[in-house]
Amino acid sequence: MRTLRLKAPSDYALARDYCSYGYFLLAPNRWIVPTKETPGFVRRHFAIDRVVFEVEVTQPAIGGDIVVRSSRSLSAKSRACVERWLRRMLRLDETAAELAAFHKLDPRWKKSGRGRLMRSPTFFEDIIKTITSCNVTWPGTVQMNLRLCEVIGGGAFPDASSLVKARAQTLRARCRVGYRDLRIVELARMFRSRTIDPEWFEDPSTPDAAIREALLELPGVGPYAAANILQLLGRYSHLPLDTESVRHGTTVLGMTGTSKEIMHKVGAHFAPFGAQAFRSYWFELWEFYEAKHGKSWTWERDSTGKLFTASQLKAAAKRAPAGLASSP
DNA sequence: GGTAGACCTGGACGC
DNA sequence: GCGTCCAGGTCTACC
Repeated sequence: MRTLRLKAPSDYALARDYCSYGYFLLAPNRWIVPTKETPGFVRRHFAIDRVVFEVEVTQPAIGGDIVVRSSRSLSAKSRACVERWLRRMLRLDETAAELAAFHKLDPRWKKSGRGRLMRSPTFFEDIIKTITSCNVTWPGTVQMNLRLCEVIGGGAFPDASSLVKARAQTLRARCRVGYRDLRIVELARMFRSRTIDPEWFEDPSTPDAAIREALLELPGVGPYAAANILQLLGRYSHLPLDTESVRHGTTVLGMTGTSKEIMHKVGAHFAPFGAQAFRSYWFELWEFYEAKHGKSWTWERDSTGKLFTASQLKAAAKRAPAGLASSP
């Protein structure tokens, strides 16, 4: 079978809900922007048993089924894999009722329906993507993911087994991951040996604090990365505070002080949103980006998607009046 | 507990 | 076109 259909929540809108987090711009993900003739759709490669194939993901009508077309015929087992990956990536299991709870706490996003945050098909890919986003500007993250897919994954995102086998030197020289090489190999080894158990991290009954503590034990994962991985796991109480938080605090929220002080203030500013703090914070940032570059579903990976450099954002901030987003 | 410096890459800038 | 500076989060050593 080459086509499968996935049930989506009644309010699901592919363009809005997929183009909701920066990872949608990272390989092997590709968003094909809508034109007058065709609606936008997702294209990416997957690999099963080292066979790489391409899928195209569309949604003919808002709230309607997600339609997946594969470049190769899929067995029942492969179909189940692809369905599980896409349900995770698109957050298809997050219901309209769950989003309503978020909108009740922060009504600013009720009208647009914003709330779902795109993520990777697997926990492993989310962790590696987060590692590639640390201590590097956005175009560097874009490059690293592109090269990891091209050099190691044959077009798809490399799985733990491929990365365990990869030489650190190859990751550094050809994938340009720099000093992250050994950390990436070590993380892959931990996944393969089940030292990292994805089910435990994905289990809703595991407490946030236990997950955060376990994440901070991982190589290359500090407070920022841990908070980011927590949100990718659907746990929104922690903010991944970074230089972007400082820019947002100063230019949009009108805060003053040292970087450390502003990070603290930003954290305190969103604390009233409690378990939804990250989503309130994130959609403010996203609103700022969209004010500068247009709606996210019009962004091209190779043009707009590379504009998020520190200097570009600083320049954009100068053009933006403080108070773009309303306060909580 | 807090802080300084190293880690590596690529963009920005000056010449 | 080349050289230099700087941004970015984590980790380690040191006070």
